[in-house]
Amino acid sequence: MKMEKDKTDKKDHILDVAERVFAEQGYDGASTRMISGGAGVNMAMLNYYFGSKEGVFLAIFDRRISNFQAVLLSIGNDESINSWEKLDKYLDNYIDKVVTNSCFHIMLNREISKSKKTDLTDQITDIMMKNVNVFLNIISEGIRKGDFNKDADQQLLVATIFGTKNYIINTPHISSKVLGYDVLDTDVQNNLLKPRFKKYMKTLLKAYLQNENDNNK
Amino acid sequence: MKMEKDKTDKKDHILDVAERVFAEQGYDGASTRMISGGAGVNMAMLNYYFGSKEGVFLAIFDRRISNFQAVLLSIGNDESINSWEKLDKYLDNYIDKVVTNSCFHIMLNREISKSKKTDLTDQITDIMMKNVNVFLNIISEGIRKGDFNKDADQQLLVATIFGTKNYIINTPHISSKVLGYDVLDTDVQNNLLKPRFKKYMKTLLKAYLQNENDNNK
DNA sequence: TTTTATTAATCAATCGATTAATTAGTTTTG
DNA sequence: CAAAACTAATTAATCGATTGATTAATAAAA
Repeated sequence: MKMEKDKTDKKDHILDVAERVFAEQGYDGASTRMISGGAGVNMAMLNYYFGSKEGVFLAIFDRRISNFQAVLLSIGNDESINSWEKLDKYLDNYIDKVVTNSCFHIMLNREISKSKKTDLTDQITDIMMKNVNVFLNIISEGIRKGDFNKDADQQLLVATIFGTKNYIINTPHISSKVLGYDVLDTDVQNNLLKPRFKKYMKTLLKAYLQNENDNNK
Repeated sequence: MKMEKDKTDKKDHILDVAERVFAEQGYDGASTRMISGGAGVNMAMLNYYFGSKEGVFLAIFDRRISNFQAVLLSIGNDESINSWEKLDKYLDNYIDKVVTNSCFHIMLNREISKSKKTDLTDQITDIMMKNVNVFLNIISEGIRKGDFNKDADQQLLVATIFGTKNYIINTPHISSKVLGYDVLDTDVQNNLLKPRFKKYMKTLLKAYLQNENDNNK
C-alpha cells in the first residue's frame, strides 16, 4: 500500500491554495497556472488528481459542505430545545463556520451570482438551499407554536440572515471600511467580528420576531 | 456636426447588451465577442468606442451611478423631514433603483466580491461607499436626535440593508426559489417584489431602531 | 476631399488540457 | 536478499482553442 497520508496532504494543500485563488480572482479569473504555481506543483498534477479545473472546484466543495450541513440539520431536528434556542444555536454555529471558512464562501457566492443558469449554479443552489431550509423550518415552527410573530416575512428574513453574512464576508473591501477593521484577518474575525455579529443578529431577530404583546422576554 | 443621436443610441445599445452579458457571465467569463455578437456590431467597434473591454465596463458605470447618487444624497441632506421619513424615502428610492437595474448591480457586486485588491475593486468600493455613507449619516443623525435606539449597531445595520438587497438581486437562483417567484422578471419585480421588500425593510428597521420605551409610534 | 464609421483578417498572449518521457515507490520473482 | 517488473507520481513540452486587441482596407458622411 502506498503512503496514503502524504498524498492526502498534498491534495489538501492544493485545495487550500485553490480555494484562496478562486476567492481572490474568481473562477474564470483564476488560471490553473496560478493554482499550481501557488501550490508549488506541476500544472499537470491538477488534472492528474482532480481531472480538470472544474474538478478542483468541486473537490473544494466536497471537503467543506458535508460536515457543516450535518451540524445545522441536527440543530433543526433537536426536539429538546425551543424555537428561540434553536435560532440561537443555528446562528452561533453558522456564523462561526462561515466566518472561519470565509475564502470558501467568497468563492461559493461569486459563482452563484451569475444570472445565467448553468450546471454549476444549479449544483451550488441545491447545496445552499439545504442550509436555507433548515433555517426556514426553525422559523415556521416557531410561528406555528406561537413563539414568533405570525406576521413575520419568513422568506425575506432568509434574505436578511444570509444577505447580512454575505455582505460582511463576500464584499470584504466594503465591509472592512464600514466596520473599521479587516474582516479577512483571522484575529479580527475571532476576537471582534464573530461575537459582535452574533450579538447583533440575535438582537435584530428578537426585535423583529418577538410578539408585540410580550415585551419582556 | 455628426448625427450625435444615432451614435449615442448605438453606444447605449452596446452598453445595454454588455451589462446583461456581464451579469450573466461575470467580467472574466464574458468575452468581447459575446458582447459584440449580442449587440450585432463588429468586435472592433467596442475598442473604437470604449477603448477596451475594461472601458466598456467603466462606461456602464458612468451611465448608471451619477444620477442615482445625486438623488440619494439630496434625501440625506433634506432638512425638512425627520429621521424616520428620511429612512423611508431612502429605502423607497434605493429599492426602486436597484431592483429595476438589477443587471447592473449583479455585475457590480460580482466584481467587488474578489478578496484581492485591484484598481477596479478600489473604484467600485469608492462608488458604493457614497451610498453607504448617506445611509450611515441618516442613522447616526437619528440616534443623535434621539429618534433611534442609541444601542443600535449602525455598521452592521449597513450590512443588513445592503446585504438583504444583494441576496435578493445578486443570487437570483436562490432568492427566486426562496420567494417562490422569478425575481428577475420585470412584472414580478414591480408588482410583487418591490412593495413586499419595502414593507419588510421598514418593519424590520422600525423594530430594531425603535426606542424601547415608545412602543406605539 | 476630409473626417468618421465599419469591416474582415490577423496579432501575440494566454487559456485548459494532453502528451510522452522520466523518476520514485512498491511488488514480484529468481 | 537483490534484481527485475510493474505501478504510481511527476516533469517539461506542446496541443488546439480562445482571449483582447490591432491592423489596413473600405464605406459612409460631412
